[in-house]
Amino acid sequence: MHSWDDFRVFLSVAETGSFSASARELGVNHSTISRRVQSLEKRHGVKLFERTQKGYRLTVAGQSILSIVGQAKEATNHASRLLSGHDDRLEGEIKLTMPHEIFDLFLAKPLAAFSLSHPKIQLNIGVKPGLKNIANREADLAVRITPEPPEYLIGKRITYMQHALYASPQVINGIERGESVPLVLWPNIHAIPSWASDNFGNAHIAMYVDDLTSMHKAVKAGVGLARMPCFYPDSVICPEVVKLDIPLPLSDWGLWLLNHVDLRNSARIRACKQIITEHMSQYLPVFLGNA
Amino acid sequence: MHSWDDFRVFLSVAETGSFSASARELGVNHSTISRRVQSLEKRHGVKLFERTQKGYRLTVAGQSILSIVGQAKEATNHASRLLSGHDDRLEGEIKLTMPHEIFDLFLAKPLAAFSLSHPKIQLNIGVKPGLKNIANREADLAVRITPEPPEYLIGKRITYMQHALYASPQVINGIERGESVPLVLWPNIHAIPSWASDNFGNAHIAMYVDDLTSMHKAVKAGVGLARMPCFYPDSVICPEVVKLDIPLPLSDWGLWLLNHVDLRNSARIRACKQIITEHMSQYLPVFLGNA
DNA sequence: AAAAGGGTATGCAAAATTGCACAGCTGGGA
DNA sequence: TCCCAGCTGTGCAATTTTGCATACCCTTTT
Repeated sequence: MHSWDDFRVFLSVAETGSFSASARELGVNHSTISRRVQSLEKRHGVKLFERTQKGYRLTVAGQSILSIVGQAKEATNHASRLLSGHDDRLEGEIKLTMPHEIFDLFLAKPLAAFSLSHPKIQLNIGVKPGLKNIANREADLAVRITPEPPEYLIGKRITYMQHALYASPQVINGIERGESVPLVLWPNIHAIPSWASDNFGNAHIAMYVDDLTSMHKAVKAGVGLARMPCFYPDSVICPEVVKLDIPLPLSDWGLWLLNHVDLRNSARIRACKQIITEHMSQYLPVFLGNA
Repeated sequence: MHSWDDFRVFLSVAETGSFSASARELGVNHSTISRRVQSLEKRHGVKLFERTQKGYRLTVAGQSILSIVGQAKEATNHASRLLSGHDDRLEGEIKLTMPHEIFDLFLAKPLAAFSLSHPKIQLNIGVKPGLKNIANREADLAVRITPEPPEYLIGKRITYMQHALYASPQVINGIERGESVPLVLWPNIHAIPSWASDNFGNAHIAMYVDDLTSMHKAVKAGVGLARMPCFYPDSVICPEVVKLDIPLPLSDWGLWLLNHVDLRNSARIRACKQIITEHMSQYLPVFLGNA
């Protein structure tokens, strides 16, 4: 009776590249994976993986079914989402993902209260970068900072986001003395951005940072000037990070609350969405830079 | 770890209409089915089936995933066939289906010999009417009497088939005396066929039969005249069934040996195909009416 | 009206699957 | 070179799943 699940194991091994990693992904012991693959191979009289120096590699037979089994995974994921979308109990797990700044500043408290008032709901919050795949149900609900969400997700823009320029008093002094402006940027921006060249005669890139909190810390430490969404520096009281009085155009990026279409009717997810919407709406001025 | 297989159980119940029938289809006890469905329902917080007077009926949630899970079934079936197609062992099961006349007259002996010489191959022969679904692997190999096989099957036409008219001596006497010709036909033929109206002035339908052996028995019993493929009456020595000396055009129906494309490289199936081809080729004159 | 034949749910024992512990292997780094 | 970390395969014990037996329900038939 394991015929479909054996394919699931196969796919997991193929995707992760090792029995052990697959075992972690599926939440079972690695010996189970080993035996399931053996059984699948034995039943069909075919080797699926070849052992190489680094993990496993697919044989021809394995390759021939990889995409097919991927379709099966799509289908079962879809079915699973559809079923969960009909769940009208305030029970079960909710997987949330959001930038950790949003959680720390705005949602930690209300979500704690939500958790207390719904003891049968288990919140599972992921704030690590690597985007959760909502289609795979790695997350049920996502708060994201993005210009436009992917079209298979539904949800709403909680607010647009105002950006501003921030620097430490020392850096501002330097700028006023006409020194070249040291910039703190997000990675992979290789040219001087227009918000810098339009407002300053001279600027150079001092540092790249890939995290908002760390960018704030860098500015606070005096590394240089950065363009940040207002909500973070304006919420974290900190005399070393000063907002410059240079208005920037409103960004088309926004704060979105997203979930998969299939899950829209799930009671627990609607409840959680409402809490998030409710509490975030208090902070609209912060996001629009009017705090 | 039962997530994919639970969907398999769901689909089987939905298709068969009852837990018990599903249990028979999947080869497990019905209590297993009951518990699997319960677990799927509980895990997603949704009822999938509603009890009615006759078996189960799908709920809205159940309907919403039915076709999706069907896609998963397609995919896993496909994968399973592809894997079996790579099997180069002369071991395992071969599911054969063919009209019982073909088995009884021509293939019982050679297949028995094949079975003896390959003790690790288990032959599973289905001669019951209801067509086996090769896509679902209800059959690996099929001998069929058909004008043109479905395009997802590969195989070859072993031979065309000559038909002729047969009747008992008494019926022939009656015809010669100018009596109306009693016809024995396949079901759902409501008009007098041209092979009758072209050759006889007067004919009427005496009986419908849906099986070749039974049609032969009916002719033997003197019910009337029938058009049959020559191979059967010409192989079964029987003085009460006489072939009329009226030539009919060669039918475009033929005897086909078919299998699914995905299985074309399976060693055991190739071996079995060869035996069948080899032995059937001895009987070409019988099929062409020249015995 | 009762019995028979079809279905499902559940306690309990049997069987199958799983996890654990250990052994053996390989590659990378001190 | 040796050690360490991480991986896989396997015997054995523990857990989970299954089958069996039974109870029960409903419909149809006698």
